[in-house]
Amino acid sequence: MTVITRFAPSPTGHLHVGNIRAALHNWLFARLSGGQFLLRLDDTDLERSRPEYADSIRADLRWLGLDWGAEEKQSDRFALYEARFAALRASGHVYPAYETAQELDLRRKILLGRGLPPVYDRAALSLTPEQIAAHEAEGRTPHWRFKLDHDQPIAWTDLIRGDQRFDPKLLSDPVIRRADGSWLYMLPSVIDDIDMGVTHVLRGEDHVSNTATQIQMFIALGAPLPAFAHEALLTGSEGKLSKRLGSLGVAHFREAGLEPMAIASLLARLGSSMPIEPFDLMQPLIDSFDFAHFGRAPARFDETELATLNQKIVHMLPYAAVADRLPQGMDEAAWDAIRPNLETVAGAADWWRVVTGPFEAPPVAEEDRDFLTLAHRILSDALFDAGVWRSLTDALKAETGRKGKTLFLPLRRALTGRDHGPDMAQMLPLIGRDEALTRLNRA
RNA sequence: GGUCCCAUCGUCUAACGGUUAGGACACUGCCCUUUCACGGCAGCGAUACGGGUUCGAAUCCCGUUGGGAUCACCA
Repeated sequence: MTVITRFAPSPTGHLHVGNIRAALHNWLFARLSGGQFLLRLDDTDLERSRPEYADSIRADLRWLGLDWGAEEKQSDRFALYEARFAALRASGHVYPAYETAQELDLRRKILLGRGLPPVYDRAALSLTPEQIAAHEAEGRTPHWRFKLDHDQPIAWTDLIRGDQRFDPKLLSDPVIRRADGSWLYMLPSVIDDIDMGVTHVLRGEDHVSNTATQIQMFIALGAPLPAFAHEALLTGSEGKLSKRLGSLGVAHFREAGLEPMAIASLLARLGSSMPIEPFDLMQPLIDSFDFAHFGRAPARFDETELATLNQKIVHMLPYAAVADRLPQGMDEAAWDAIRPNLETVAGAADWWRVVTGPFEAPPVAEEDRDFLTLAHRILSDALFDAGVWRSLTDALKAETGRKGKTLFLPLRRALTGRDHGPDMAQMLPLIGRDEALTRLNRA
C-alpha cells in the first residue's frame, strides 16, 4: 500500500508554526515511506478563504522545501460532496434541523451553566411533520446534521496517542451543511480523504474529537479507515499557548534571516525523543522520522533555540549553497573566512563591507601608535602571501615583546575597525596589501 | 462543568517494577598561541506534591496541584 498523506490548510490566513510543523511531518512521513504528499486547500469557508492566502501557503511550503504531488481545493469538488450527501441522506445518516445559531448558542450556554456537557439534544429528530411544515411555511430552510450512531462505540489506535475510545453519546451530531447549501469542514474532509486515498491522517491533537465523529462518517460512507496520528500541540516559550505562536509565520522567519532548514531541523524533532540537531539537508530528518518518537505532552517552541540552530546551519553551508545570496564580489575564500562569525547568511554583507570598505579609521590608543607604525613598516617589506598574518605577528612579537591581546587586538582594530571578528590570518589577505597598509597608516 | 491527554535536569526527552535516573540543546570551566566560531575534555543540573500497592516505584493505583486539548452553522 502506498502511503498518502495530506496537508489540508484552510486559506484563511498565513501558515504559522503549528501548521508548518504539521505540514513538515506529513511530508517527512510520506518521504520516509516512499509515498505521496498532497496539498488540499480546505476552502469550504467561502467567507474567509482568499486566493492570496492560498498563494502565500504555496510560497511558504516551497520556501521550506516541502514539495507536494497533487493539489486540490475543496471549492472545486462540491459536486462530489453533493453526491455523497445525497447517498447519506438516502441511508438516513443525515437529518435536517431548523434551529438558528442563536438558539443553539443559548442552549449550549444553559447546559454549560448547569454543569452539563453542551451536546446537541437532537430536538430536530423529534420534529413532527406538522412542525416541519410550519417551519417551511415560515420560509425557514434547514441546515443538516450527520447522525452519529449512539450504539456504535468509537475506537481507533492512534499512531501517537495509542488506543482511543469515545462514547458517541457525548458528541454532538455535527452540522455538515448550512441552510444555504454551503459545506462545513467535517464531511468534505472525510469525502476527500476517501477519494484521494489518504492512508495516514496526521494532524494536531486539537482534531482528536473530530476524528471520533469523522470515523463514523468513514463507516457510513462504506470506506476503510485511514490510520490516524494526533500530535501534541506546541506552546510558546512561557509554557502557555501564546497568541504570538499563532502569528509566527514564514514571513517572519524569512525576515529574521533564518534558513528553511533551521525551521525544519527544529520542527521535525521538537517534542520527540530525537535530539534536535542542525541539518542542512532533509534526508536525515526523513530517515529518522518515527511516530513512536513523539510524546503526548505539549512542547515549547523557543525562538532562541531556532536562532542557535540557524547559526550552526549557516556555519556548515558551503559557498555554492549561498553564493547567490552574497554581496557582489564576495568569493569562496571570503565566505570561508567570514562564515564562522555569522548568525545569518545576510550578515555576510556586513563583514564584506569591513573587508572592502569604505573604512572608517578607529581611534588609536596612544600606547599603540609606535606599535602600529612598526607594523606598517614590517608589512611593507613582508611577502604578502597566505602566511602574511603569521609572519607579521611573529616579527612584531620578536621586536616588541608583545603577546596575546596586546599584540593582536591593536592590529585587529586598526585593520578592521572592530574588536571581534573572523580569523585575522584569513581576513588580512582578503583586505589586501595596499588597503592594509593604508589602514595601518591612518591608524 | 463533561470528556480526553500530560507531568523526569533551564529546554526536548530516555527509562515500559530492580539503572550511580541516560542522551541532546543550553549553561560553566579547561585545552586548541587575541576576539568570534568550530572541535575536544570535564562539570553543573530532574523524577510536581501527598497517600497507598510492593522485598523494591520515575514506572502501578488514588487524591491534590499544575499544564494542554475539545465540547462552533471555524478549520
